[in-house]
Amino acid sequence: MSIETDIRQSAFSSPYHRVVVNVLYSGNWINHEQMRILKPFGITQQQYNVLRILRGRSPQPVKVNEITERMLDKMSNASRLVDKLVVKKLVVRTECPSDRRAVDIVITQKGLDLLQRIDTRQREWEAEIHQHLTPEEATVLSGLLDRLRGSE
Amino acid sequence: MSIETDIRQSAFSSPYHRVVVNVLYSGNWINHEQMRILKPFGITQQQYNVLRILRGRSPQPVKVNEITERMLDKMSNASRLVDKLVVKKLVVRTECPSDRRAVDIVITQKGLDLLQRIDTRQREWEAEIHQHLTPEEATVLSGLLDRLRGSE
DNA sequence: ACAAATATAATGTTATTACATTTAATGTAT
DNA sequence: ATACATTAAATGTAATAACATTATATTTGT
Repeated sequence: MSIETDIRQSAFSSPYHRVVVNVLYSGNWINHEQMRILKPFGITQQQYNVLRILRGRSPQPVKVNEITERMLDKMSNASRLVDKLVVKKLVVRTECPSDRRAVDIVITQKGLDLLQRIDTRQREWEAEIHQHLTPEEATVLSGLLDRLRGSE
Repeated sequence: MSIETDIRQSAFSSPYHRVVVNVLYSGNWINHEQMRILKPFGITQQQYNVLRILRGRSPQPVKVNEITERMLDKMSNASRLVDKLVVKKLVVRTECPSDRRAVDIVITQKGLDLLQRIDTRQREWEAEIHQHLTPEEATVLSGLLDRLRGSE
């Protein structure tokens, strides 16, 4: 369905208005798809995002404030997200030896295993997108999104 | 900043992975921009979205379930959003005469006035996007987003 | 006509978000 | 050295979102 059909809007005032609504709508769409995929694994998108950041550095630790900086949604409370992950034993939290204010977070083997299982499912979902867009189109789309936001 | 710089990710595993993250990130970006714009006017994005739907039909009423169907985020609780708008006297709620289950919502003059003031501010913000994308690029971007979601 | 199914909106509940404040540690200037 | 500013993380909070349930009205099948 085109965006017009989805939200039953017959027309937009300009291509700019249409694209702004479409980016919002498409972001929500991916959000919901991701929630649907992650739900059976018992973690939220934000928690998943944190785990991926930690895996990228594993087995090195990442500090809470660096997690915040790298989150898609910077407003998320990384401290409380880490709480949830610690309870699930997907990460461990240790005081940083060189700076006692800071806290080092490391993903556990259990966390890595979980991510690997999710990866499989994610790739299946991504494969559906392959049927809709060529790699070149995906690249063009990313580039236009960067430009929309004022990237160079 | 490109998406890589923004979230400090040096590389993505594929153009598809990159575009999925980028749509999420760009959706969040617009969300925050919209919040920033709407905050001085004392309404949230979801409330703004409801008001716009109501204006599109004004002075005809719109039923609560039709509002839900046309929201960008279908999970929002239209009933409670309308509550907030009623308190602010931006809409009125009247029982539908032909179906006593349903409720007719109409935007008030105060609501229309508020939207008009917001429109001015929105156009200023949209004008910044004009500097980043041509109308043709905006159209291509919208079309690619529709295709990403599997639209025809 | 009447019971069951469906439709519509409102409400209850729990978790999360957005934002402000607090606590504690480190850095810096005098 | 010591006061002041800054940084890092945690915590408090009010509002909102996600989802389930309820209450009431209408439609449908027999």
